[in-house]
Amino acid sequence: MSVSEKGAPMSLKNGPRADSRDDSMTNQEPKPAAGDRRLDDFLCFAIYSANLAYGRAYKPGLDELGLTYPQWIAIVALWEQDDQTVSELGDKMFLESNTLTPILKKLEAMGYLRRQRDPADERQVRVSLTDAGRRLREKGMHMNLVKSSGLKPDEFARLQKSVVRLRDNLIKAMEEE
Amino acid sequence: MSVSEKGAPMSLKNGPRADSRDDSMTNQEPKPAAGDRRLDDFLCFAIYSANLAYGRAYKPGLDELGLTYPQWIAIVALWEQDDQTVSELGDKMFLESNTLTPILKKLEAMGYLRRQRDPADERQVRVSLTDAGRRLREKGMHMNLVKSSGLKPDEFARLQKSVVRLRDNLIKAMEEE
DNA sequence: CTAAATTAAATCGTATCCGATATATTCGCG
DNA sequence: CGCGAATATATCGGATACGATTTAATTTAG
Repeated sequence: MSVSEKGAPMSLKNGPRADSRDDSMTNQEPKPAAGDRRLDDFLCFAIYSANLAYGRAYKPGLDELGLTYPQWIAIVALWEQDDQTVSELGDKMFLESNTLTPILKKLEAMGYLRRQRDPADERQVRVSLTDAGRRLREKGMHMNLVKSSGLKPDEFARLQKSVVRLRDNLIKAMEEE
Repeated sequence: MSVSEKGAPMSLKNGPRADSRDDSMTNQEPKPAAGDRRLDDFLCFAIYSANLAYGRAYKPGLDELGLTYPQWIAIVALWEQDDQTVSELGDKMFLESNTLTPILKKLEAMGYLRRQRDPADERQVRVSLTDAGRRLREKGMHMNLVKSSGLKPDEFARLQKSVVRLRDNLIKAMEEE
């Protein structure tokens, strides 16, 4: 079985004219010599395209909530811990203020959170959910936002951990220049 | 060991004030009842943040090539098979013409590819690499674009396949409404 | 104690993504 | 043949990401 599953849909609409040539080499890093690998053999592309797919799978549910994906993540992160600074929230969401500030301003305009300078350190802005924000989180909690991943619980859990490990390793490698 | 690895860096700069509360429930789907899960327990968020991390890890190498990530993917996809239509390329990249067209126009302006209407069907635009585009692909091939994932080949390969399966399942589930 | 360095947000410009729509070409059916 | 439906790109507006810069507040050095 090649990397791209037998009859799996590979695209938005039509399967990609499956020209599966057999290759046992499925990973990129363990063998850095050859560069002529297929797109699906790049882990980075698998992640990239899975992210696109997740975004599309979530869209209908998020539309019901009237939120975008990053907006929803921000609500969830604030539900976990309220009254965070922009930086703290950014640490959890892997975003910085240049991206986060506009998102938070929009959520504030929607009435789901409050932004206020910390009196103890006026450089910081503390963000906290409003009652409406908490109600929204509750609503999303009881909705089934996700389509089925189709993976068995076992594989699902392993995948979850591996992706987190991958992410953290990439970031650690970057921090070490 | 909790989902978020022991000392793993969880953010761009500082670890997120690790408040790891112990939870054995690491996956989202197998138990759709409870909605009060932590951000790291969402597979969608793991993918989302891993994608951000990959983008940052690739940035330095791609800067050397003078390309963005989607631009690079397009070059790789055309290297695999030249003279594709915009739709075919979109099938492989999981993008549609609204996103792809501007990217292709830019690459054309850079001199890395040609875009021309198919004489047999003027609706279609066929895209093919120029010599400069092929040279660029060769250059990227010999560069080490990726930092280390830090995963063992075994886990790396499994992860690769699982992510592809996840992506294809999500898309298939959407196609079935 | 104050000027320089540091830090936290915000702003700005560029490049994706994506839904909705527009335009052009081809197909299908009477 | 002819015209409405379907198809392939392209365009446009809104919402992220992100590097670079700016502004304001705090900390640190001398």
